[in-house]
Amino acid sequence: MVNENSIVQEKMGNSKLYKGSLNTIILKLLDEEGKMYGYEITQKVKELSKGELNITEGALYPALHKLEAEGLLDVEVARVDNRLRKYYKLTEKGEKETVSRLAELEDFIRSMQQLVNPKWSIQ
Amino acid sequence: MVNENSIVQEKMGNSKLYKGSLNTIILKLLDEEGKMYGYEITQKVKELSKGELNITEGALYPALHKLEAEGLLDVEVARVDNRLRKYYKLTEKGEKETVSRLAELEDFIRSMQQLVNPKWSIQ
DNA sequence: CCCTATGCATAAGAAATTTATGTATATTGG
DNA sequence: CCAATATACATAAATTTCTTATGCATAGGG
Repeated sequence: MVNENSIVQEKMGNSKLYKGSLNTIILKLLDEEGKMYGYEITQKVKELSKGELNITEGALYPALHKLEAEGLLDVEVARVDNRLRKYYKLTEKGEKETVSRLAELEDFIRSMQQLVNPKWSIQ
Repeated sequence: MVNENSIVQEKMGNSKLYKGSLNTIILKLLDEEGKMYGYEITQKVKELSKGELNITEGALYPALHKLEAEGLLDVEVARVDNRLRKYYKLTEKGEKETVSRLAELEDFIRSMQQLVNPKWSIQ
């Protein structure tokens, strides 16, 4: 069907998630929260980033499945209000991986700081 | 053929360039240096990042061509020691774009900082 | 009832990069 | 002199990661 509004797009405050950062975000959130389900992660990211980062489901669910397949996450299915939830939590391997991913992110940011030489710096 | 060394891989200090950051790096370096040629960029990035970031030629050259096609870069061919060099520099449009790309990078890093809540913070 | 929110999932396509080549000249060590 | 390495460009195929577009299902509000 045709768009009936003249307001074609309201694609607000968009992500610009640098590719590769999603896994690190997932791992770190699970590290903090203990366990979370997919939808909860999307909401938490939106909230913490003040709407700046928007994780799409098409990116999130495959990422979760992959992390699980790699043995970094465990799943536990629950039914709440007759709706399905899949709670994910870090395995031991996942906890170790989280540490190294965060270190990698920090290295990346430090490197970018060297290259891009901005007004800000990491303390 | 079979690998004759027991030293299978020496894939050192690897890139882990978060996808999407390459263009910003190129633009910022050109902004600082005035003009650079491709090979020079790879060496400069390696040097500034202390070997952390390794720009591959397969990524760099297409990126340069695309930035040129978008009108962000100008090229100037030179011959030095009988070898070809293509010097790139920012157009006016490229200079403006550089500013917004850097702002975007800063936003990203701030968002990651909110999410990943590390020991370090941006000042 | 219909729309939004909650909650999962997958498929097709796009974008950015890696890996693998290819060409050519210059320099250095043995 | 020759082989390996460095300099300097380029492109194609494959891969990774993400967006966009769907699809299914339940709950709640107006």
